[in-house]
Amino acid sequence: MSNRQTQINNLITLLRESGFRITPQRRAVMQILVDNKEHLDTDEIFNRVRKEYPKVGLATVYKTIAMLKGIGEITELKFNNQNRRYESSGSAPHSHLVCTKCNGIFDFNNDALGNITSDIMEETGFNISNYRLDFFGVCHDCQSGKNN
Amino acid sequence: MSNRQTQINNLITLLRESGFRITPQRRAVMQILVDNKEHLDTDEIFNRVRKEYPKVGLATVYKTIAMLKGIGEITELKFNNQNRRYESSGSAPHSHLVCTKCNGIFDFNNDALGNITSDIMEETGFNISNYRLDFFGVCHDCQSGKNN
DNA sequence: TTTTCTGCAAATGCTTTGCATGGGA
DNA sequence: TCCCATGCAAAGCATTTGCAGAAAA
Repeated sequence: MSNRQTQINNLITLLRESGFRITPQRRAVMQILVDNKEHLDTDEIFNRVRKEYPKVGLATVYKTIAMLKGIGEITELKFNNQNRRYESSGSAPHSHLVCTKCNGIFDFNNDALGNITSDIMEETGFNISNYRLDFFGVCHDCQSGKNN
Repeated sequence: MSNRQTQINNLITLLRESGFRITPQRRAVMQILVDNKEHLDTDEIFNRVRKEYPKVGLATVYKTIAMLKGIGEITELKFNNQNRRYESSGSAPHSHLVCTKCNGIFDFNNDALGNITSDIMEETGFNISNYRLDFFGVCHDCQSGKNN
């Protein structure tokens, strides 16, 4: 079974266990979030679900996103002047490279913060459970003028 | 002259040079942002300005914030389900410790990301100009139940 | 005097809510 | 069958905009 299928099945099991019902709309939203690593925003998710279910309501998409966020299966990202974006929480710890010209968002896998985190916990008494690290700058394509 | 006064005067000079006029409302907003290291949100800024100028309009506060953001003098912060907060950009590079119980935000000075940043630039071709690092967890007081 | 800024109110845009109908289990 | 979920429309809320009068320069 493909990894993609496994992820969806795990999600469905989790939803059932949490007392949520499995509907085609919810399946579609989950499928889209698992398949796409592009940090989609609500509108993009809505439009993709609508291709499959033209009658779906925007509110349903919002409610599904809220549910997935509530059980911790997706993470919400908000960058300046952009709509909220979502990524599935399952992926490895990573930071984001945000291009201030084209608004592109690129993942960068790194584990360099492990030591820093424990240092800060010791120093401050703060009990850190996760972090978010975003770098802002200009991506390679925008530097070379490809996106103009 | 106090550092506080110096900061304000520098800001005023910068505003004049940029072709902006100096009004009492703008002075008040700048004063509040310079004096407070607490990451105030728009409503808190508005209420504090109103103590001094009861007739000030919310739109004026928004416009002043937009202007200061535009010239890079303040940085906008947005955390989950909270309104936008602002801090003056002049302060040293630091990360934020965000308490998920009391919503408190604490600054933590660190420069540990310098090397990581240049590594990423080399590796990805991304030209990084700044970053944002937030840690989420439970602060000391909330762990010990002080805030319950 | 000229031009920008202010303050009010209206508009905007994303998100949430209420509720009657539909559909999982 | 029993509830929960859906989809529509209305409401909510932070933020932005338009504009006439006020105030910097």
